[in-house]
Amino acid sequence: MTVRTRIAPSPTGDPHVGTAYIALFNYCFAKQQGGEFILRIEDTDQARSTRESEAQILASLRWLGLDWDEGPDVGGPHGPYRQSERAEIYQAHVQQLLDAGHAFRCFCGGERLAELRARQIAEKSGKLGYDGHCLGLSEAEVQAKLAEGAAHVVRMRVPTEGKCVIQDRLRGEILIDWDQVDMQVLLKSDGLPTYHLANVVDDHLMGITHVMRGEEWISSAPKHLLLYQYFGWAPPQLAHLPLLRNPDGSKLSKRKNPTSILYYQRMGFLAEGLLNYLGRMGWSMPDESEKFTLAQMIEHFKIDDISLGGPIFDQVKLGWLNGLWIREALSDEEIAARVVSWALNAAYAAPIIPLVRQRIQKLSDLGPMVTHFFSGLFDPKPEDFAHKKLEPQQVQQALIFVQWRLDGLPGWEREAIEAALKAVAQMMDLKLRDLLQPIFIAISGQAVSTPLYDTMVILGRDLCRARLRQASDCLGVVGKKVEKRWRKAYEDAEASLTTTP
RNA sequence: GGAGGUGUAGCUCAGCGGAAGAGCGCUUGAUCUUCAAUUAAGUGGCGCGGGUUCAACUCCCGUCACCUCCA
Repeated sequence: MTVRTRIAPSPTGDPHVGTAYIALFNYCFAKQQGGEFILRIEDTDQARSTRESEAQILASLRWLGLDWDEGPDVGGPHGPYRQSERAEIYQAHVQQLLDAGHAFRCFCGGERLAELRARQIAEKSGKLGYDGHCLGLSEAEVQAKLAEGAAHVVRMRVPTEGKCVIQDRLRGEILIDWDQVDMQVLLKSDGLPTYHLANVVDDHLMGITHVMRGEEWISSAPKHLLLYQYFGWAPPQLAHLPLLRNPDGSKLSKRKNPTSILYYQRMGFLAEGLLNYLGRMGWSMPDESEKFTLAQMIEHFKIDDISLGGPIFDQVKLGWLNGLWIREALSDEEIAARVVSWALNAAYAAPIIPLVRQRIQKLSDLGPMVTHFFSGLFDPKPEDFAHKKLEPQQVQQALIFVQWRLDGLPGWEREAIEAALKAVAQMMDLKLRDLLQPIFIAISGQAVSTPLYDTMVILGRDLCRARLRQASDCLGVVGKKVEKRWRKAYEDAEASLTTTP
């Protein structure tokens, strides 16, 4: 049997290094076994999925050199490869489960479910989740409700006792009590599937033989296994990889560590270096060598050698490794070519020019004016943020409020950034120019620079976030109590914003 | 609250029943106009408490910490 693995990202934001990490291991395993690697887009969350995000994810994975044999852009015999285009397939499968009595229609409204949850929490029974209320409906009752056109979802039946045995390739047997497993919604009221249903159906129909995914999915594995059983399908082999971590050990998150592949591109990391580093997360070469190519990793990779401790995504070591690639793997000509494709090209420079043309007399004036477009992080000092009107604490608060507000933006467009900053000025009752002054310095590294909003768009979200964080960090540690107070003030101010437009 | 997972140097990873290893980081020396790079050396560890064993980082039990999911 041909090994087939997949990566199944949700197109709901910037391409994530965690996606690339999981993709890399799936890719290596498949290629080493002479198998195939498939890319599938999990866009069942219609509200948050965008085509831009999907395009960025595809481009980022390609940039890293992780190419797929089948996918939404290249097609393949098991398409379509976008879940939003497979709705009928899921509906047909759900019908199959309904007919067999493995699933049931549930008419419970949000109100009843909220009440149920409140009661369960109050009872502290340790058992949360759907209580099986609609399981008791007779066929006639169901038909009557359907005839009225009552909104409903389809849930899966779950055994009430016993244990589910999960065979994990890396962890051996994992036992989970069935009473820990919720009667998962399979089909939402809008007729679209949930992740769990779509994932199982697609993995089967696409012939996926090995599912390597993040360990956050361990607890939902029983549902998946049960679905395979209901459908009468052989489940794929499961392997749950450890999650990438922040330096503090928590799950990698953009608040604490840049997570976007676009950030690492903008910082000027080499695809080879980043990919190599991701390959060192939870795994190492038999001879412990640090630097290796994708081809070398495929050659030596052994799935069972993956270690299960959560690897910390360490910027310092990534930097060292990337430096090794620049120094040892590339000729001067090649480095020059990389620099050009990185940023010294018309595509990157074009949007910068309108920002500087009024401010230069000769081309050489450009250098100091645009350094922030060709730099990574600065080393800001508290005195850089000395403010005519504001106390250092206020400046720090402003920097943090801006980070919070920007993190709430769904996209990263000029108008949205501008509106966010204006909103913060209003929230803090500051003049826009007083608010913007420290933001300027944080983003551009200097007081005199290119227009802020356009600059932020060009630099990208994660780099801006990282620079703002550096700035607020350099002004001192914010205590837990102060942060809590600020958070409260922020939320109150934000709430009053929306009521007084 | 419940369930699951993980715990080897500051970090990433080896070792997995018989005298603790590598790379990064950090410190110091060499090289060098400076820095970087390079090079040499140093630094430092088996979460804890029981048990099994002649012998345990390695096996078993408990405990603690951290992480994830239910949310």
